[in-house]
Amino acid sequence: MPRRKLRTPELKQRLRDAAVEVLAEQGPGGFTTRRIAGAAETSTPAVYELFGDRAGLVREVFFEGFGALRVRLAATGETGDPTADLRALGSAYRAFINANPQLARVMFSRPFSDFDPGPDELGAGSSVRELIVRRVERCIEAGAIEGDAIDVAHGLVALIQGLAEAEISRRLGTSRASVDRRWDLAIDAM
Amino acid sequence: MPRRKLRTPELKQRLRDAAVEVLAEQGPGGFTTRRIAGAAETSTPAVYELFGDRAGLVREVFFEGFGALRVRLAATGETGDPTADLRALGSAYRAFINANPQLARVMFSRPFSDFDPGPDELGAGSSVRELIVRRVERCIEAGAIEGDAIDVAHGLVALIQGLAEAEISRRLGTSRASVDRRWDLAIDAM
DNA sequence: CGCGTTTCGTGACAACGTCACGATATAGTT
DNA sequence: AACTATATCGTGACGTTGTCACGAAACGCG
Repeated sequence: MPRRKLRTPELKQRLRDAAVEVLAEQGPGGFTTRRIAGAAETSTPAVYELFGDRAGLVREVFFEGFGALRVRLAATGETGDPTADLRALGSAYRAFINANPQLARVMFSRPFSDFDPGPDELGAGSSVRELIVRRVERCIEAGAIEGDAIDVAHGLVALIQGLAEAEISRRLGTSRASVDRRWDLAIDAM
Repeated sequence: MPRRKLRTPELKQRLRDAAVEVLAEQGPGGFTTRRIAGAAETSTPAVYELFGDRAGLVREVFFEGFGALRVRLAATGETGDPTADLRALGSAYRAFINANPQLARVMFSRPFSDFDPGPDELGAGSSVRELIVRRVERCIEAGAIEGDAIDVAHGLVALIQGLAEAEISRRLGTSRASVDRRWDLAIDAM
């Protein structure tokens, strides 16, 4: 007897997509429930039924981002040269952050004061790091690196993260050449 | 003939201090013009006369933060051991970020969608980096490090930045011991 | 005591997150 | 075919934010 339900998982996905799109185009400032609901051709209460509150929507974008990053990193296959593979991972990481700067901000900074990733959300990041740990392990086995793989991966991720953040903020240099050089130098040093 | 002016540089400083305090205590979410004006015992229009808009106030906090950081770093004097001095700089940097996490977020992330540090604001960061560059140069002269001092400093700052960001987000590990170990390992590797 | 000028803060406006509640659509019943 | 019952929808409201126009207030001088 009721009317047909419109707030389905499909609408939820449409809202997710709209949220990612609005974020990429307008930045965190344009990330409003009204605008996103409008972009998905629905009303704001639908957002609240499907995601709880705005932070819930940000949370989904957060996970969406880590999913995409994991896919990109996994796409850099493994060759016979573990060191080159590890370096390729770093390049892919850098490329992802530069291609999706706003998304990266949601993942690694906290542009929204209401969404604060807690212990549950950290799992999203560690799934990505596991991928890196595996590549580091291969380098250790090949004798190219020494130390604990997890510790090394942490350091490497932190370095990449810091470099990427600096690059986005145009803090790493003005010319493309010097930015590239600093990336290479830092990664090599590590 | 007019009434006495209250919106003086003194009030401006009081607002700056109030802003820093409110930020530290309530985070970016509590950083509202009303609250800050109230904490400085004035009205919101005073904020707009003295700072233009909220972003202007954030901007001041941003500079305040870099000033404080520079003071802390300079406080670690130079001894006869350039390498130890450089390491001390890293420790001080880390300590500052941990002691003022919200302030650090304003300086290095972008928790406020309205304030986006442009070319002018980058000078604040480079004054801090110059201090680091000098220490790196001393290490190079002592033969402990090789390469271009500015490039090395950039890499070092990026690494420290990434580690600090990860530590604040509790991404670097759960126990104090492993966080410390990862800091030391990463810095040593560099 | 009043006047002119400068300065102040109250109150308004638009936009935001959020949700109560009346409007709407549908299947079954008569 | 009309009606009812009910699950579902979106309009409109509330409190809060950044921002600023404009009337109220304070002061030195006549």
